[in-house]
Amino acid sequence: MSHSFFQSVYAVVSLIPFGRVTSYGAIAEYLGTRGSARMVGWAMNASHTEVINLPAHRVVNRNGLLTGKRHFGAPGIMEQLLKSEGIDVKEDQIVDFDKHFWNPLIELRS
DNA sequence: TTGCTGACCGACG
DNA sequence: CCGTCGGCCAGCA
Repeated sequence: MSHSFFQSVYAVVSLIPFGRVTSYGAIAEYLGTRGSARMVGWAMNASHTEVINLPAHRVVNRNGLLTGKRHFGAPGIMEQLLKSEGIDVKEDQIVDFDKHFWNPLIELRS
């Protein structure tokens, strides 16, 4: 059984639009737990046990670096998924990261 | 219970 | 640009 925090993380991740990306820290800050970005990463790590299919490839670190690529089975899968959405990746780094960045604090404000 | 570890982040030198 | 440190907190040995 997952903690409520985990479900909240999954909810936000599932709302990331096609072709957009966000960061672990941005999600943590949106959930009111600024500084707990590592818990977001932990939630993603546990997400493979979840039934729901999450666009986990749309979550990267604050620099647009594909730090979670190792958890997609084979290295290169995450990059491939992003490129299939029109996001260019070079050296594990998203090109024009700021142009694709999706900030839940702004996009999900009620 | 203690002490790491980690798909992170910001600050500091 | 680089390494390091403190904060964060859920698992695990």
